[in-house]
Amino acid sequence: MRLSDSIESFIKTLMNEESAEVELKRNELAEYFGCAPSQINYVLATRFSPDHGYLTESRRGGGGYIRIVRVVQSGSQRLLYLVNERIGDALSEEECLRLISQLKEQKIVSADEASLMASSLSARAMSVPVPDQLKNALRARMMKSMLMTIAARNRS
Amino acid sequence: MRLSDSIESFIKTLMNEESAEVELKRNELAEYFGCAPSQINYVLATRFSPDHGYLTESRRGGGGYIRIVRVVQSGSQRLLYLVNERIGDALSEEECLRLISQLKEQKIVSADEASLMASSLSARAMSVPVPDQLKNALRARMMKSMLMTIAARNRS
DNA sequence: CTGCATAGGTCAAAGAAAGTCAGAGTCGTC
DNA sequence: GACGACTCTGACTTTCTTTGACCTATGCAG
Repeated sequence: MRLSDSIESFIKTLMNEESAEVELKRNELAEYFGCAPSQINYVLATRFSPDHGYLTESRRGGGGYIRIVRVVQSGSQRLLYLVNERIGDALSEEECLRLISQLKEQKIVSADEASLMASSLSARAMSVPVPDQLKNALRARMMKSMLMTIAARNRS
Repeated sequence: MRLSDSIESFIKTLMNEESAEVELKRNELAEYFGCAPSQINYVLATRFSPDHGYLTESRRGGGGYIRIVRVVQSGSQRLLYLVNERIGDALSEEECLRLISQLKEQKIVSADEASLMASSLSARAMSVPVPDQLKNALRARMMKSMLMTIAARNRS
């Protein structure tokens, strides 16, 4: 069995005891598995990425930690996951607006949230000197990031 | 648990018993927590800064003290201040997070909105090949754009 | 006024964790 | 056996915390 696989299932076991959330110490976990601490990062990157339906957050320094949150569920959230798949590497402002208004219509986000999202992606917000191509790449990433956050919250 | 966190919550407990103000002796507090007095300054700097919604004032010498005041501002005042004065041309992710979490604490935005904002500005969302300087310029514009949207809807 | 005791302020350096990345190792496939 | 994809490691970096040595301000006694 692959080390990464062991670490992956270990973490998932920790999580499956209710609560879609774990907090762990990178160094302790590495010690437990007798591997380099950076191995943990590898597992996080390859098995607990947003595309896999997880969000991670961490802190360095004394008392640091890594927190992993499971986001994707069965049911309607699957839809978001699909949307997540559908958004490619770039998204124009128009496409963003269309997506956002769909989300609003489906009552996945409130009207206030929709306008907040739209304003963060607007041309006005993005008026910095970078090529349009890059702006659209940025929009795609921002959308994905926000959708993941919404999915994380709707989990219940 | 981190020492700094303990000291932070200790101070906040002192304050939350009514009165948005607390006066303390640096040396006594340090003694109580068994740490270096300068540790108190560290806590003040990292958890009770103006960005966190606090002002501090102090006096040295005999009978010296440190006073911490929680700043109370109306939502629209706070938003205007942020857009017009606090946020300049650039804003790091850390600064964004700090401001957002303060808006949440002051109930100017909901927890859901706060996480939405944070995710749109996150490093993950911004992982496109542009210099950090530009990313921070973008963050500043995005923040302003979102704050204006919030300000607009709050007028009702 | 001078000097000492009392308090708080500053800053650099050490300590504690986590992050990054290039390169070495493994394994399956052709 | 060569290639490519996936794993794993270690050296180096970055961030956050804690401490200690030294500095500055205030009040009071003589």
